[in-house]
Amino acid sequence: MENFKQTSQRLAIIDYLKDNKNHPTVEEIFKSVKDKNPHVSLATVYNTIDMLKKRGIISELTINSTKRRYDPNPNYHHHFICLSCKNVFDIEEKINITLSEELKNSYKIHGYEIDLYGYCNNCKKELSGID
Amino acid sequence: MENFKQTSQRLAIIDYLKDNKNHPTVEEIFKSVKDKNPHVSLATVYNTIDMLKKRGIISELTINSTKRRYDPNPNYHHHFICLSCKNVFDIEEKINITLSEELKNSYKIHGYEIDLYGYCNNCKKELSGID
DNA sequence: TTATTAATTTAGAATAATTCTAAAATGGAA
DNA sequence: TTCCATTTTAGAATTATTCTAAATTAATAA
Ligand SMILES: [Mn+2]
Ligand SMILES: [Mn+2]
Ligand SMILES: [Zn+2]
Ligand SMILES: [Zn+2]
Repeated sequence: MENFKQTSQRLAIIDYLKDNKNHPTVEEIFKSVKDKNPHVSLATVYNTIDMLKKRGIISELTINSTKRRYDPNPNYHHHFICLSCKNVFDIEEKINITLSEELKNSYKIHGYEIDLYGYCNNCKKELSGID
Repeated sequence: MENFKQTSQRLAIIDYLKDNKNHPTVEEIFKSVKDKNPHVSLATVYNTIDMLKKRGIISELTINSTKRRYDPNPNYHHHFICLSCKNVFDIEEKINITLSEELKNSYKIHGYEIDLYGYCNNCKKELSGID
């Protein structure tokens, strides 16, 4: 895979994704990008996502079962999903896990992904009634 | 939610799911159940899955982004996904994780799910060429 | 510059998983 | 048995995603 052509559509999509911490869906990417640059089609969003995925520039999350979410954060990280607002937060901090010898013998383990569930700071406040 | 009607279709689906460790897709459930009991429609598989899900008897996995997989294992557990054969294995063993104080302060964490990735025993062998 | 061309964009069609609908069937209470 | 709320069902509808093939264009070379 060589260098890619710099089209205005691609630059707009890449610009939207840059530093984006929202783990957006294709629909969200399309809406937002089209807003600034109406010369972007849904097909191009799909194509560009595909290209970025293949190059390892973004990764695909399967947290949501109806729509795929995309993650442009290049660092290895885990996620926290708020059970109330459903937002997905990056956990960049390293989380150590302890695996038994038996487990390490049964499988050749290359890596792991952790999803934490609970309530984010905002929803925590709402629940308690305190602000 | 009260007791449910015992129909032959439901019993067949529940029977197939009982102790099933394969995390089957709807398609897999439908094929297998229809085989023994042709009086089962795809719609009923969807309906029954829905009912079992609402009752907490099965849970939905989002490991695969194209098809949902279902898990009748009632114990809290994690998963190992083989990068080669794509099979999903239950890890019933407790995995401890270490979270920083800062993290515990930022979020009200209720639980976590870990997906381990690597090669299962079978695929490990194939890769090494030894059998 | 301008010409060339392979890569990209695009609208719309195709596909595939899931949900919906509304009519027919039936488990289980009375 | 009768009754009826619940369930089943086929097929239609919906939704996300992929495919197609024609039109456009970025990048390269003349
Ligand atoms: Mn992330
Ligand atoms: Mn499982
Ligand atoms: Zn929240
Ligand atoms: Zn394997």
